[in-house]
Amino acid sequence: MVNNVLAISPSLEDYLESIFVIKQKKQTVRVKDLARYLKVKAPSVVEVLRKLKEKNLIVHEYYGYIELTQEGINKAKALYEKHVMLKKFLHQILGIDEKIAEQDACKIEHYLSKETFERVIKFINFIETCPQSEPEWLNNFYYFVKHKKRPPECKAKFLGQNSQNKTVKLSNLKVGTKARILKITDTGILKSKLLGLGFVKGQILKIEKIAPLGSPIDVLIKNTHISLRKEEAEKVIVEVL
Amino acid sequence: MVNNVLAISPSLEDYLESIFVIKQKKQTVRVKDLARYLKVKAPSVVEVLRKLKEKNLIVHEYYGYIELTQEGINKAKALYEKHVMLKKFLHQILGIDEKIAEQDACKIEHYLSKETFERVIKFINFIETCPQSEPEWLNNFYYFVKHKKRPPECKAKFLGQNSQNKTVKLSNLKVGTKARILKITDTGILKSKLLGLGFVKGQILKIEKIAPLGSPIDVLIKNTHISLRKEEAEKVIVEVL
DNA sequence: TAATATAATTAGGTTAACTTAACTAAGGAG
DNA sequence: CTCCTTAGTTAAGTTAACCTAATTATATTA
Repeated sequence: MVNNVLAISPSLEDYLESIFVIKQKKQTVRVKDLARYLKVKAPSVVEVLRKLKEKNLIVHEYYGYIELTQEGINKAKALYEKHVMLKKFLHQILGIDEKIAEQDACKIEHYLSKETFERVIKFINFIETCPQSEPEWLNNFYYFVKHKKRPPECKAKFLGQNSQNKTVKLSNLKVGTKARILKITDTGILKSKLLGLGFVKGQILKIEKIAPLGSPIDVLIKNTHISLRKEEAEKVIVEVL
Repeated sequence: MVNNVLAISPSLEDYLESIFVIKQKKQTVRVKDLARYLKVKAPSVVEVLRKLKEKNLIVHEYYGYIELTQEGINKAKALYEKHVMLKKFLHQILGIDEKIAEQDACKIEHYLSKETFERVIKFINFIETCPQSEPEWLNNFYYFVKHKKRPPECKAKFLGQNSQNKTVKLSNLKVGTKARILKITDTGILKSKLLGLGFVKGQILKIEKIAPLGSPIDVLIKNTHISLRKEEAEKVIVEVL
């Protein structure tokens, strides 16, 4: 991947975003505003402004106001959006104190990949479109954070529902099936190899692919594809879900 | 807060962590190993080693192996743990591609506050101690990511369960009560003010405190405390949960 | 054991992001 | 209109984190 010519450093990103934010609050932006906002001295601001001007992100006349170009607005908006969303995720979902969420968002916005950022947005979206508005599990999480244990009603479910499903060897499942690991019928190296791969009791898995001759079997565990030989899959007893 | 004397820069953190990781793989660590691992040139490594030596984090004799001091081990372990956990969160929970999760974790580990990091750990822990192993909502999230909509069974619940609860004014709730917003019985400025504060239909809230005279009322919405006057709270119709 | 290859170091340079100190421009107040 | 304050700029310096080129130490092998 050719590195984006338009990419700017974290520091320049901060300046650009700050110009955008200040402008929303008080219409005009000056060197001193930026200096105060970013807690730096005026000459640092001036130097950065020269760089941003070179990159056609701002317009700034001698001793005058600072204005964003269209390109600058686009970039700044994107950065600000990133900032807002990350803060939202940290504060409103993970429940981090607002000030700290603000600080953290301010830092990591410069380093998160597009993929992760988009996934975070999806996560926020997933929660906000929840029919119950605030999903039960999230409240359970807050309870968990506060009391260091799950709420009592959160434990009960499991026991009742696990004996009505079929118990089979992992090797007998069809593609697409989800199952929960019950047991590994092997001691020794094979068992510890499987444990190392994440095949622990209670773990949910899904059969992704099975090669023509029934081996290897591609198993999805915790978002990771693992390839098992048939001999190995036979040692894993699962409950079909 | 006096800035921690023991704090080191992100770059130094990277070097320290890398020494730890390389040492686990091949017992001995040399300048060239670090240079290759971090994709920098040898003189850069040498310079950093001098700094780490000054801070008593490593021992390094002329042309010899690099060893961590006890202090260095502690620090490096903490950093590595942070790295591993963040990657786990991104990859195994948010479902980000492993390589990208690795890169992102590598960057943001230097910038996340202690609070947020600990909360992320709690989140992982919350999911891993779930009795169903892989909670249903998380699978719903993966479905949501893949198909851009919630799974069909995820919509049904809500409609059935919402009419059996009491419908009252927010101002009539007791401290500690949770409720879902049904309606705001006001148009005009007050309504838009409330909407701006997050009082939207479907939103869950909790009464945190009520002042002696019944006003103001401290309401918790999305982890944020909002103070409402009684007149305002009377305009909000909620369903008690 | 001397020759040679490889690894580590030193010396000196670059760039980004800051600083202080000194200077200049612009906008009132008297 | 001049003086003065405040804001902005320029010049020159610092530090961290990299680099290249040259030098020195260690290891390998003929």
